[in-house]
Amino acid sequence: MTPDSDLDELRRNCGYSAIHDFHLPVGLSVDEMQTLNATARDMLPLDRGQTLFSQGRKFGALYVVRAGSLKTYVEGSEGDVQILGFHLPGDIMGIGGLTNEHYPCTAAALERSTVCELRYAQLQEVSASLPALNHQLLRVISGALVREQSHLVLMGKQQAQRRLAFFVRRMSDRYARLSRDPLTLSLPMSREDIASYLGLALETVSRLFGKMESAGILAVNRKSVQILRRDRLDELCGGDIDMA
Amino acid sequence: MTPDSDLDELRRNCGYSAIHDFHLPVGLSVDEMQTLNATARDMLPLDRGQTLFSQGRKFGALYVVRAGSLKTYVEGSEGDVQILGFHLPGDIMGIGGLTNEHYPCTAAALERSTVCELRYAQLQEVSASLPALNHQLLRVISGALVREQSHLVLMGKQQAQRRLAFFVRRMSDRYARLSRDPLTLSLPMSREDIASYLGLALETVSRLFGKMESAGILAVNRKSVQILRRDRLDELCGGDIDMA
DNA sequence: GCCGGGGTTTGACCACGGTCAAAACCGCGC
DNA sequence: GCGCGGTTTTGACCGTGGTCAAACCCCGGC
Repeated sequence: MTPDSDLDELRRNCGYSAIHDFHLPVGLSVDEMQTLNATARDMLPLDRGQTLFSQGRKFGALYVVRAGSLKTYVEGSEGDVQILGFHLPGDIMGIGGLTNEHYPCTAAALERSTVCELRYAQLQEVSASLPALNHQLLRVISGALVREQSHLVLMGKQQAQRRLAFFVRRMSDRYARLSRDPLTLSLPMSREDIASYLGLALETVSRLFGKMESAGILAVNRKSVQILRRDRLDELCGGDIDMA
Repeated sequence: MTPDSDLDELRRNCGYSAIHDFHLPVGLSVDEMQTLNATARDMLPLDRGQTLFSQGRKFGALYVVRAGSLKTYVEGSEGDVQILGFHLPGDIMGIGGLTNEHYPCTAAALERSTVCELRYAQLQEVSASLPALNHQLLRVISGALVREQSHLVLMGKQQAQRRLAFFVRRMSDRYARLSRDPLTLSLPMSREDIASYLGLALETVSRLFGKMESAGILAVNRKSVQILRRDRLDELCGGDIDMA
């Protein structure tokens, strides 16, 4: 087996994906990668609406999105829902469960999706012998924290319109990093999900999409959103609060 | 030197404080503690208003509050400020800087305070030989993330009054964990800070304090807040969203 | 094709909380 | 003590965005 075929093998592999999909950009040798792969497990695809883990359940593993997309949310005692985030390929999920051994939120698929599972017990063993991995894990979690804070700024005192503009822009940026066309978004979540995520009413989201469409900034058709004037979108976002 | 005197020495020491003040509750031997202490450095007290680190500056260390209190915030390009959090003794600060080598926010003292510094480079060395420490670090950061998300739920679609009630209750709980009287709060931050933290106008915060006072729930006098009816405070918070 | 239902859009109305302004309060220095 | 400046409180008004409700649209099933 040549080193090249080793690499090919890794590329098809979930552990490699977890590391490589730009969220754990760490210099590990092929050997180390193979060790890590032992901890990763591909999972069956999830259908739309299926949950990956749910609020309160015992923590056991982290998950990396491989294809499709998911949402995470918490449910209040009166059935009220707050969307915490949307997760695209390469995103890591379940980090919140580390603290107290229980997942603090639920993760559900927005469309048919596949994820891979990194059992934490195994991850811990492996990382004991891979100091670089440990550092990268810290960096990833810290990054999630910073993104959360940045979202908090948005929810603080920003106008509804600006919130939506930021949302679209951030999705566009994430598309870019996935080498997808950053001007042609397909948003698999409902208006209600978007509204909850942004702290707005779903009608407001709908109205604002309409407004941005008549302004010639977007072309909106249900789940599909085209960005026609990126410059004017940036204007709407205004002086950036964005640090993530 | 007896083991006891070792422990006493540690107790006076900053590294010990960092670990022990209930945020890194890890089973480390006395030896290991001493190793860790080498990385911790006490710092000069900060005066009210002084900054510990500021947004955009190069990341170098984590900090643990020893006495007093601080706030963290981000500043937008137009001078608008968003408070991210308030930090009491035992709290760890600067985690956000791990991701991209720069602090994403500013930390400033709300009153005369002391902190200790954990230089990250040294912390990394030490943790390479202390796997338990590594795990605890992850747990601490994960905890910060969960708290951030919980705050996000509050900012999502909760009534102004409920936000303030939650704020007071959470402060009370933190007091309890510090073995302070949880019914007698002294809030060193300004109304404006509280308002920004909760996504409200400072007038609204003032009005709501007044309202809760006439309702007989609180006794408010500038920075000092007495909780008279904890039960009714909990009522205001309603079905708990709180998971942190 | 037709019907049914969930998601989405649009409209009319209204309330919560924001904004602007002034007064009151408090601490602090002289 | 007195007066000043910053913070907090209180008041009056108003606007953004939430709520309620109806129409609409698109997709799937029969």
